[in-house]
Amino acid sequence: MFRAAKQNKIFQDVVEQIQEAILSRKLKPGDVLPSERELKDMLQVSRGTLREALRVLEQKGLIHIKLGVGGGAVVQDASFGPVRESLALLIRHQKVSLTHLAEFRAGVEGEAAAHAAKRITPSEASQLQGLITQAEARAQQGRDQTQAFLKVDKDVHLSLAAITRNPISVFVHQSIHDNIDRYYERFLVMDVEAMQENAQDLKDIVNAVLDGDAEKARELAIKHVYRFNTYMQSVLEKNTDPRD
Amino acid sequence: MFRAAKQNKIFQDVVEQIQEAILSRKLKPGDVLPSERELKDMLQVSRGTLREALRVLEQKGLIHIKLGVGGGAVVQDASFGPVRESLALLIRHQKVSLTHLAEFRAGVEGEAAAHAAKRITPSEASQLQGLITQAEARAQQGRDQTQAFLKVDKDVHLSLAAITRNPISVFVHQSIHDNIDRYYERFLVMDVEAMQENAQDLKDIVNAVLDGDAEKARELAIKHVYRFNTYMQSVLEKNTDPRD
DNA sequence: TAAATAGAATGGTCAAACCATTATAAGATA
DNA sequence: TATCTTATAATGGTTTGACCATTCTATTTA
Repeated sequence: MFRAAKQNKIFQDVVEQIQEAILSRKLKPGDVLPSERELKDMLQVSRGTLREALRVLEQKGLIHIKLGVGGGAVVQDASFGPVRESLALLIRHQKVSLTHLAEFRAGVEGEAAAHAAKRITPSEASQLQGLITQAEARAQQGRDQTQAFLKVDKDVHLSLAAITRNPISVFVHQSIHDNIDRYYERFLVMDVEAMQENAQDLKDIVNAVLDGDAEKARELAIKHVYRFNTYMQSVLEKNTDPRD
Repeated sequence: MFRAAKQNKIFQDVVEQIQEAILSRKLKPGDVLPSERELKDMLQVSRGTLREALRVLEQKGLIHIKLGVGGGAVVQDASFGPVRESLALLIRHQKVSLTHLAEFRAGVEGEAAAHAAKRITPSEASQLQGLITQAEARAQQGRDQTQAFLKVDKDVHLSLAAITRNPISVFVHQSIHDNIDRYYERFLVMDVEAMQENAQDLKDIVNAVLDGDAEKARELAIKHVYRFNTYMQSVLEKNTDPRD
């Protein structure tokens, strides 16, 4: 019937007071809080308790603590850092499979490609075409260029996300590809045909985007993600190290 | 040429050591770490420094601290809490708009609907149909049932995510809908026609899923998300409180 | 047998001191 | 005068030791 009457932990109360000041814009990004020794007197807590509160706020991405004279807790602008980190922790902790990631990517990247087709600017278009040229070059150079090819592949996807101008798409793409990297980067090698097939996929997607054909871009992006995943699965099965 | 030789801050080193032990499963969910007084001796740091590290790990959602005898830092199972909280902070900072969220939802929920169409079981099918019946009932009961209707709407989307059996889809849906709730729940009222239109959308999506028609399910889900967002935007504009 | 109580382990808080880092001002040097 | 060096002081980082608050457990008591 009733909720807890109060927060018994003092440091939580301090966290809430400072967080509320930041979110209500009484403290703006760039502002520096008073020094710990002043703050502890204002809040009437010990320095240790205050510091525990500051650590929590730092972890939330709300402040950044600077050393030395004129240092102190600087209010941060909101950023995607904490979301990305906690997302990465979840993925790592749950040992999500590559296929799960691929299914999720298909939806996100398909929609991103569709929006990119509607929003792309001429300068972005030429940048994308440059990436495609690079991808084709890497694909022809053979298996040692696998890492370089994957890097370009990643850049194409991240560029498409950026073109949507949707910050959620951008950060989700970054998170996904960071985690994909962790899976592959150590040992994967692609053969030339696979790289060329993938380069062709990317070229088709980009062409649909340049044509402004949102539905075709979506469809091709989705198929590309699944094809890439299928190929990777088959490679991983061959390479499976029994020690893992 | 060189990177920083070491982490100068001791508490960060402690955070990393414990986090590594948890992520590598040397410490499993439910395990209790030694008491602070023992840990500080093992790590050769002061209790204050150790507590700052524990506060960071708690904020990351990796441990939960229990009071009293037999208490201590208990290793947590991975949870959505930190992602939700940091996403909510971003939204409150207005770095992310509802339209951004809607664009993202469209991709994720479209793909989820498509997979659900291929994977749904008979018992899940009847559960979904039950939800649709509820939605239609709420929609006819008028504006006071807006909250109840939105609840059912949310349940339909979360059910579709669950049917995919993809843990990423499930947690992303939960995160998104929690944050949408926080936006709306205080003041939103939908009129009867809008609710009925939405109920019809849901019914059409579910029917496509039951028919096993993945592409149609995807298309309908995407359109539903955008329609819902457009409606919400128009309502929010009317209701805009100048004091905000 | 069950309720009340005492004890001990553990997290929460406080206080005072000292170390490490860094911007700024004072001084030295060309 | 202009620039480099050095000293100073402000500030976060760390340590120590004490005491308070909470909670489980065993003992006592009704």
